[in-house]
Amino acid sequence: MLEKGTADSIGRHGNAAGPAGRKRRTRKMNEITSLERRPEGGPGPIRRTALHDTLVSHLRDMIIEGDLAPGTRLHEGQLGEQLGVSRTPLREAIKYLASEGLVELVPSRGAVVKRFSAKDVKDMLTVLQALEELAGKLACDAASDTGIAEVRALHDEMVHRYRAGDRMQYYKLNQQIHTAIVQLSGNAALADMHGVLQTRLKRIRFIGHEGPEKWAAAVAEHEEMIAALEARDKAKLSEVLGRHLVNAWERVRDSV
Amino acid sequence: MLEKGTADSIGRHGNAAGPAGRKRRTRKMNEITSLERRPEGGPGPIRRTALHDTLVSHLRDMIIEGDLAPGTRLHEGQLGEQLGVSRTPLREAIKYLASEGLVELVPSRGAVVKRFSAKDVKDMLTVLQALEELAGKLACDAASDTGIAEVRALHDEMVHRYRAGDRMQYYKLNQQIHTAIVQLSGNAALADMHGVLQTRLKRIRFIGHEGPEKWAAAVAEHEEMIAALEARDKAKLSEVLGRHLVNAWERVRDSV
DNA sequence: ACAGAAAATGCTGCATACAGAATACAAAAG
DNA sequence: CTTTTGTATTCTGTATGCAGCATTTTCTGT
Repeated sequence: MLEKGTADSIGRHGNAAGPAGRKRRTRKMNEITSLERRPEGGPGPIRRTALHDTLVSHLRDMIIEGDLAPGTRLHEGQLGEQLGVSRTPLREAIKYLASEGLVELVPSRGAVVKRFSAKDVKDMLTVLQALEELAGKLACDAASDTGIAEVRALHDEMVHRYRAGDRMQYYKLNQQIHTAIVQLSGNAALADMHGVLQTRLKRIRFIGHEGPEKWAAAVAEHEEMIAALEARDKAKLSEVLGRHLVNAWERVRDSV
Repeated sequence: MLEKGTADSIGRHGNAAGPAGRKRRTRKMNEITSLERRPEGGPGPIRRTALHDTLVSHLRDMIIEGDLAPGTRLHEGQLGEQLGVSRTPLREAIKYLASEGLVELVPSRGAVVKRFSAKDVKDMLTVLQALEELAGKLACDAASDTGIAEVRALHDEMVHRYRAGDRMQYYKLNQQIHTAIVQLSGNAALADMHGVLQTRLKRIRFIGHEGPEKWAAAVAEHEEMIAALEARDKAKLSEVLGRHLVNAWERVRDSV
């Protein structure tokens, strides 16, 4: 990007002509203020993330973290300027998020951040419960020992954060563990559906800060979970995951 | 706009002069060949469907019905011309479908229709099974009598089509019934997830034409389903729905 | 002073223009 | 004849321009 703008301005557009000339683009071009095109973290060919992906996850984060509150209208011009991109890719990202269920498209008046009622949340948790119960059963059969060990590692780390009282890291590891267990099932469709719901719920969980007792209970449930997984005890794991989510509702119900 | 193109061509691009000049736009503008902006069928204010929605469902259909085979690259220019829309809304629709999982975005080279392996299909059916079992349980509690009656009506109609040997209508009613039962559960998130999977599987089912015996078996299962629903027998309905999908795999496994 | 109409404003929706990446093609070297 | 490298073409990615719809503001008549 860097010099592109310059190169651009040099030899182009006999057009010109623009009476008074078109105001020279003060544009920040691909400045992508806070948007990094991160250089791939995992295996595979080093390929820069496309702007689309970057925008999508950035907007997602803004919604989850409350920068864009439910009901907020996504103003294309303003938001685009703020992020340093033009309306076109921004609109594409918004459409993507709409399909994901995070925003709602209103004809002739753009997109608004979707607002979830308490019932919506409860319903999502109900489905999430069914999915995780299934994942638990499948994972006990399909998971590799190393896969299980990795989840155990995440769990230990999480407990560590819990003892340290680091809510944010705890929260993130918590999500990672659930996601990891679903991954262990080896069922891509299941992982997809789980991911969508997990994302929609992230905002809620992000807010809901349960008290010490409830928090402790959640950690205890996680202990059971890991134990059941290591024992490859289908019934037990499924049961604990289910119970965990029933309790999750208790923990967040006041937040919504 | 009409003449804008002309105005455009006049004073621009010393550039080039493109020898032979750019071929004059034969564009059909908003002709929207086969794409109707239909004037709303149901209740509520008469509001024309946005082009976005139209494009999305049109593309979906093209994929489901095989006009766009798995692995096919979605050529923006060509496809846009074919449909009579410019690339911008088309790209937005494609992004939407990508989020829905019907197409895959490949950086710098556009979108291709996603190809599902046999395992993918089996995995999807596994999840679908879990979701429908849940839906069955919920529906027995939540459904209204009229709601159940409507499903019964669909079912009777379907049996009618079955006897007439009308596969296409049978297929459509079949899908509608499953969707309707999920709706009866009153759980929007569940309906969402179910819808996504149902859509992804539509292409497969569209192809899979089982023989007479299997077809008969499927109808028999539907009979059981409706009976269980009318009796509001949670366990039974859930069980039948689950069995129905296990068998569904048998019916389509050779098609994938 | 107030209701309603008309004009003005702002924003979305769609189209088009431009630049860079990927691929296909062709010529040259081995 | 095969491989390689340079070049042309094609297509995607992004920006910009234009028109219509929504909404708000300002007039005008009672």
